[in-house]
Amino acid sequence: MGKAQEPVSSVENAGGGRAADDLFRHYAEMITSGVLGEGDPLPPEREIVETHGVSRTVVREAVLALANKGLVDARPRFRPVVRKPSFDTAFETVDNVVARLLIQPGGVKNLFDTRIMIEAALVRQAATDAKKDDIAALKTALEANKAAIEDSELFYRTDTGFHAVLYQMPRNPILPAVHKAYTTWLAPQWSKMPRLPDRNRANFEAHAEIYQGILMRDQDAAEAALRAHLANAWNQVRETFGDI
Amino acid sequence: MGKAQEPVSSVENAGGGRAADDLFRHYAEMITSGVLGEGDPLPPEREIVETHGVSRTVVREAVLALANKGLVDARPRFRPVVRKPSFDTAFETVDNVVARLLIQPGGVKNLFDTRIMIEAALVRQAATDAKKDDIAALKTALEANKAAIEDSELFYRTDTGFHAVLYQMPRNPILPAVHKAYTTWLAPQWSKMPRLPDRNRANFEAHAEIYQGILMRDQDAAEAALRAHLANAWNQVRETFGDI
DNA sequence: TTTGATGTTTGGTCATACCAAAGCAGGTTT
DNA sequence: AAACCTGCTTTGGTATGACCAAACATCAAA
Repeated sequence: MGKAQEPVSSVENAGGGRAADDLFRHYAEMITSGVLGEGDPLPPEREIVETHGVSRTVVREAVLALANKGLVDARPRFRPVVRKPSFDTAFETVDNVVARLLIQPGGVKNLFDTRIMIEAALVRQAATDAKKDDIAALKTALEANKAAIEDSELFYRTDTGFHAVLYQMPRNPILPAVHKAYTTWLAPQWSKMPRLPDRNRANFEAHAEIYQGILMRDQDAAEAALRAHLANAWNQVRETFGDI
Repeated sequence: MGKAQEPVSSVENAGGGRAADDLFRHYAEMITSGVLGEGDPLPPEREIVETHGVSRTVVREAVLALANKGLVDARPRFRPVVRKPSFDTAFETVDNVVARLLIQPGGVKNLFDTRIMIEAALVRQAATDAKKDDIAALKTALEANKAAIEDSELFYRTDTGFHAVLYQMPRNPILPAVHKAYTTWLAPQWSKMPRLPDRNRANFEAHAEIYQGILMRDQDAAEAALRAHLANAWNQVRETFGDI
């Protein structure tokens, strides 16, 4: 074959985009439309080269893009497999950008404010909608939290666990993913803070108050307790890091 | 120089990862830490080849990854420039994954439910915190909405505009980005629905009710109006698309 | 000073080659 | 027959080298 440059690609090239982009869109479409389902492997790179009439460079860049966007899972020497879509992976793929946004002035505060807003909404909802099982799960988490007051490491995990229950209650898969994102992105601040049994005890008391509000079906009380709890947490952050 | 395979890279290779990944992390770190600021161009590919002792293949894959993750903006024949980080770009980069999640059963419903939760929280907050300017902005948006009742196309935009004001009021840059994400991802359903002046009028009335609740500093009324409004919107979606 | 021709830079693509590890097939040992 | 080597094949990762087209820089001509 000649040198190059004749647009041999069989993929849509109308957009005038780069060949790699077109190939990316081609497979992204195959995946989104379900032609390629979860767990299905992509064809070998050399096969795509033939079927699409492009160089391996282009194929690799396209596959790379699919992997970077979280559509496929590419491990060395294995065919890339279509990834199970989840909101968790969605948050993972933006980790780098978010990291940049958080180091900016007010970045962490902005994120934390949305957390307050969402958790306030969650506890209000819990106060009206919580089923018996939900209350039980919350109580279990609360008791685990209480038992961990002397062990700051364990307390941190049970603390997270208590809040996690709130995110699970609406049974909306988006919410636990949001919670995971919060804990991941706010961890740098949170984990570096001094943790003492006294602090733990105060936080446990706050959790208990939230639980009580939900148990009593008192939306306003539950929300107030939660806002006080998170506002206090933020103050602790500010004491440790100053204005960020 | 010999054939290949001696790990010449000056970037950290300790992780055992691929050279391209290491290079990606290298520049991602430079960007996140601010060594490379917004608008700064990356070195030419051929220069990176020399400074890091890797092939251009590797360099290209790394740069590709940076572009895919939204860290740099790469246009053909231009040096990639460090992109201004924003929550909007964060949402854009997950567009493909989210598209897959939304076509799944209950996907749109889950997303819409979170929207209800957030907007309910927003109007409650607005009812207590809204400043004079905020109220004015909301009123302006409401009047524009009213004036567009006969023009369904324009009504859709002013409708979105009214809700947008709610997201702007807390002055948290994350929230408008969230709103934009909602409108983008829910647009396929929303834009295909039959739009009639009668429907528009009903929606306007709902907006007016929300506005009134905020104006009267009545959290519960504002929230109730909003929930009724969005629940009604969802019913319209279901009438059009059935169970999705 | 403006305009134009020209060589240079730079990202995009192609082609080829080699490596290392994973998979596979067939034969050997126990 | 089951477990264990052994060597060939597959497949992604990397390295080179080359060429194109558009953007850019430079400098001579008008």
